[in-house]
Amino acid sequence: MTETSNEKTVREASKPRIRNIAELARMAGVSAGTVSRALAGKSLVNAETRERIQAIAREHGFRPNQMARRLRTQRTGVIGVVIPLGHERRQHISDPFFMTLFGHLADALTESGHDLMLSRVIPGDDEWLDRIVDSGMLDGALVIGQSNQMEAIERVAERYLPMVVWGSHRDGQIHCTVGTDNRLGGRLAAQRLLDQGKRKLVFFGDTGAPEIADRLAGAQDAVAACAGATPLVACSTHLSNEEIPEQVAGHLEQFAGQIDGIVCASDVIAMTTLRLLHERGVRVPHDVAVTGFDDVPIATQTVPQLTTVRQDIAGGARAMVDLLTQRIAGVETPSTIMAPELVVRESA
Amino acid sequence: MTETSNEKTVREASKPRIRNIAELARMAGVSAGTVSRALAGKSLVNAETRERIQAIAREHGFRPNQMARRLRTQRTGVIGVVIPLGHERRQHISDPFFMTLFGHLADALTESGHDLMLSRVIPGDDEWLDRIVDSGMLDGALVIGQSNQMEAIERVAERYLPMVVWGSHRDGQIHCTVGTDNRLGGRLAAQRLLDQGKRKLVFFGDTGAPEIADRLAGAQDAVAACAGATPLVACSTHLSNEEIPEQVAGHLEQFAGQIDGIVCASDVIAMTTLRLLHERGVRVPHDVAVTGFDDVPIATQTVPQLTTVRQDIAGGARAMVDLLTQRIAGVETPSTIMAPELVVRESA
DNA sequence: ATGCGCATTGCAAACGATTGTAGTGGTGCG
DNA sequence: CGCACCACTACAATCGTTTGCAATGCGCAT
Repeated sequence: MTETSNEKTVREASKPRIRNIAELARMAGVSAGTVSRALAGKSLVNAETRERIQAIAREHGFRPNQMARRLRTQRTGVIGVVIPLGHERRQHISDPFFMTLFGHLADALTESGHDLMLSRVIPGDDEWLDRIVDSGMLDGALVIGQSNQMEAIERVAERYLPMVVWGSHRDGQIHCTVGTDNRLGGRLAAQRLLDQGKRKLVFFGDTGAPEIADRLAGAQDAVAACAGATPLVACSTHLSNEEIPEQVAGHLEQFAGQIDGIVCASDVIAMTTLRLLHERGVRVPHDVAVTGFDDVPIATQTVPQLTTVRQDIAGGARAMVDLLTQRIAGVETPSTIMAPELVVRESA
Repeated sequence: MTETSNEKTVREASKPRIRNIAELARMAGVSAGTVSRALAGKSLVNAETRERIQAIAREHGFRPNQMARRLRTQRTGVIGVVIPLGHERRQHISDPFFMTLFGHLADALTESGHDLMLSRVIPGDDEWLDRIVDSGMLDGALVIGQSNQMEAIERVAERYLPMVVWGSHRDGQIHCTVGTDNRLGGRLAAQRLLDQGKRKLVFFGDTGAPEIADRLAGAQDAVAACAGATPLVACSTHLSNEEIPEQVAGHLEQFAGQIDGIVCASDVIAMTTLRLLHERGVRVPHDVAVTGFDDVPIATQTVPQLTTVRQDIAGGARAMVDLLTQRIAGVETPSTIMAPELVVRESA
């Protein structure tokens, strides 16, 4: 105890905290400008003085104030990652897809030397995104998911270049997106079920989000092209963890015995569907086959393992950061659409 | 097309972008100081002028530069959330527990008017945390998990008050933690298995992290206190999504037929264990019972549903933010240890 | 000896807000 | 009528860096 406080005292005495560059400059007997250059490792300053200054800084644990630096240089090195919670307040909090994408974004940004500032917003008015990009804190923004906020995003994109959005690309759209060809993905999923001889399909998902609507459309394409298949019915299923079970249960109740294939809009929905089917004694895929969407890590750990449509999340994250970097440099990049891939496992 | 560009031109002409407070001041015919006060909604400025200034700002979409504001006021409103990836490079990227905690932290911080800056760091040297807290960008730091970085955290805590860590509290420890009584939690899990008549238990988890080590110790306590129970064997199982399946598979191979209960250090490990047992035709919980830890949302969606030890993640997140707020205000808060709770479902 | 170039370093002006203090005009009261 | 007071606003210092430009000193060629 005594030892500890002695140690601390010594430490504090021998290394009084340096408050700013000017103080360090005085200690080193040079001017502030020189210190700044020395700490930045510039070659304009004598190697010997530079060493001396860096040594003092290191010894006292001094690091230049980032706020001042950023104010002066007019760049923050911070990228905002925005998660709009348009229709689902708690949707993304534990949604594996968004979190996986988020993790990869964090990786890619770290690698490119950026800091990541998270904004989870519930769009109240139509200015939520304006507030974020105009905060003067960000070099650029990455928006995860369009939710039902297409207009707000589009309006900001008209005047704010350094922004990239995960989601769907519509014709004539101004904002730059990275995303999967959801329509094709939906088609692949439904086609797999049809190929397995299933003819009475339903779709579980919330078509309020454009991505999901596309997946439904794709599934409908496939079903419509198949002679003998019952028209695809869409069952609204929200993406919140609390609501999925009851909603899916409701759908299963409603269609009990009348369906043999389910296209789920996400792996999470599919996972719950698998469990509820199991509890009802329905065999998967024999009685009812199930497909997911995303191919998140847990898709391999379900019982039975999930057949799903894979999105290249890591690749998408890298693409978003690449495009954003270009846009920060002033280049008006086009959207990127990635090809989905059917991953066949056990559930269909 | 033409229309669009016309619109844009008009827009830009009618609303030339205001660069700073001084410019707005000139437009309003007042001084910069008045504008600052008006925008801050202070009562010192005439209600009418304030209205006028705010109207101009709104019309031009002007928002004061945050960097300058923060430099001047010496507070950033930004809290750093730090995820040290000590032993597992990709551990947390999609780990449901960490992501759930992270989501709740984001909620709590947003609610208290803070921004959230994420740092995922792979501790290379012993200064990684110093760099973050000394960056001059943060009002405080929340560290998610101690990993194997106890010393680095402890050293920073000696001199940096506004930091709260999720993890274990050891006697004499300086840094403030919020966490669950992991030892008790481990005991609860093992006791449940013993109560169900299981006697040959193993533990799956990576005891390199203090939290996990505590869970193991608790489980051992329970087993040791039970006459007729085989001593608990710990099987190292890392927390990375890629490694879990093969490692668990290896353990199951090794102990095939010799065990009747598995204490898993996390729900994710448990989920994989359930699947692999299912694939081997082992009935859960009849042949082998399984417990998880955390009670993340997906624990209710496994087949069979997971019996697990619940941590109050949302409550923990709130506690972390509360404590941090106090520490920012200069109060030296003690650690908080939350009680775990056994949640009985189907797997044990 | 003078002047030139080079390597360093110092000086001071930004960056864009906040805020204590001083100054202005108008009003009320003695 | 004058003075104090009030409500409001302007002024200017300040936060801590970065960076263009000027200044210094030194060596070397003329």
